[in-house]
Amino acid sequence: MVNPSQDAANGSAVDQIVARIRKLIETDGLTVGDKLPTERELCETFATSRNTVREAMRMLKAYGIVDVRPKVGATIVDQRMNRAFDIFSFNVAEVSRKTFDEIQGFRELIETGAALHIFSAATPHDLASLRAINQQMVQARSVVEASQFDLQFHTELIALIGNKSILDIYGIMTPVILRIMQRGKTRRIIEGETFREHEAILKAIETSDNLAYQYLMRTHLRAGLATFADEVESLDG
Amino acid sequence: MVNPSQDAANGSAVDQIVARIRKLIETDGLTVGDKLPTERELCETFATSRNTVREAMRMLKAYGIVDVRPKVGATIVDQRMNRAFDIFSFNVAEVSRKTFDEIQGFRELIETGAALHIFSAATPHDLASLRAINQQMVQARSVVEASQFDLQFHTELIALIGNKSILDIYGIMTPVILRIMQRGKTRRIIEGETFREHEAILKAIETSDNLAYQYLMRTHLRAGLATFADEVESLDG
DNA sequence: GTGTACTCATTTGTCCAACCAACTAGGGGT
DNA sequence: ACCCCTAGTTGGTTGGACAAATGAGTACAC
Repeated sequence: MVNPSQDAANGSAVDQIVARIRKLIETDGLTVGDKLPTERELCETFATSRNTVREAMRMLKAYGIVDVRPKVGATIVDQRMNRAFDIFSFNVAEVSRKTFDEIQGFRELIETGAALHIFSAATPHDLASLRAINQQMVQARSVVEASQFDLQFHTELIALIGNKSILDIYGIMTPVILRIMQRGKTRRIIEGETFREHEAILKAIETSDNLAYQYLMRTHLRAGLATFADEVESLDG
Repeated sequence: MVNPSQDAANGSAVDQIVARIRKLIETDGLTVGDKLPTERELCETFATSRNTVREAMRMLKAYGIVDVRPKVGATIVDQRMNRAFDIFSFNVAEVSRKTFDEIQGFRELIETGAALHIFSAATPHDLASLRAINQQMVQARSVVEASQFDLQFHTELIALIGNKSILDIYGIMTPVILRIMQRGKTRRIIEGETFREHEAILKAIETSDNLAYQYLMRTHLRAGLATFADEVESLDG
């Protein structure tokens, strides 16, 4: 289910066409900006009906692989990031407690575990930049705005690891993380707790104090968790 | 482009149907596990053709909102997380040194950072299972087979964390990790190094020896890295 | 020669009708 | 009461049709 290759093995004609179009893109060396054959040409090439091809194109479109414009055709793009982004912001009116725990658990592993990487990578300039973001957060007028700076703080911290894969994953999770932040952090941000915690974390980085950093970061992330739990309970009661 | 609501404003009939189905789910209070009306019913409800409904269903399927089973119907699910990560598993053709570093760096953060979670979650049964996998690995005939057991060992370790998102991410990375393993670990597995390292890690888990666990796991992962580097150099030279 | 307006083939979007294969439920026979 | 079989339902696929908008080529006016 997780592995897309299973889709091909699925035997569903549409999934097979999706796979064959992907292979076509690969073998023909098509890249971003190139145009795909027309739907009718694809029908002929793959000996299938146009509806099947169209459903396959819908999949590729949903995946952000192609951008199809009416009366013009399909061009290859790479909007996968945006699409993954879309999917998360799709219908998440409710962030389940389970989702919250998973995301925060993941963040805790990454952000506390990355201590040594961050210590060795952080320059004075980086620290100044992080402090500036922290300042902007506390000066933000709305919770939404403040949450964005909060997330930016953590994202730039992660960027210091220098691992693009991890940064990508953070990018995907952005909508959910933002929602989580906006939900429970109203009072914390206003009262300056988040600001002070960020400052303490920065100080730990400056002094390369691993123990302090890990403790502060963990506490920081779990503080949000506690607030979230309160919110949920207050909604329940 | 990023905002899904634009799809609805797009005017495309399919996108409108997608939006209306989402609204239907919301107003009817449908949740995960519930069944959607049949395609033909949706045609009638929305006064549209079946192809349009089907293309809309393809979108919802691609987004991980519904799971459609032939001859049965569409049930509501929430696999958005999986789907979002799926999208990135599209082009994993080449494993560059950079990709390798990033993946292994990610694994190091997760697998060493998860020590305490693993200690508290691991039961004797889990440990026995892991030992069995390790045995199967060393008895495997081919490198491919051995790599699969090697990955299974690590995956089951990660499963002990109890964080489905992380497990999903591992699922996505599976092809790349396997490629990495198959590439550089031939001699290591045959010589039993990997087996012994796994055993040592299990012993550290049994005794809840955090320091030993983290050291052994880090060394284990970086050993693979060194082998990979050798392979690359030998290919270059 | 140049620029404009027009025509027309092309392409995607949508719809319709039909058939297939598999699953489900219910009836009929034992 | 149990089993088998049949008919209806459902998603999967096909082929064909028309509408609307685009873009390219052409004819015409100046």
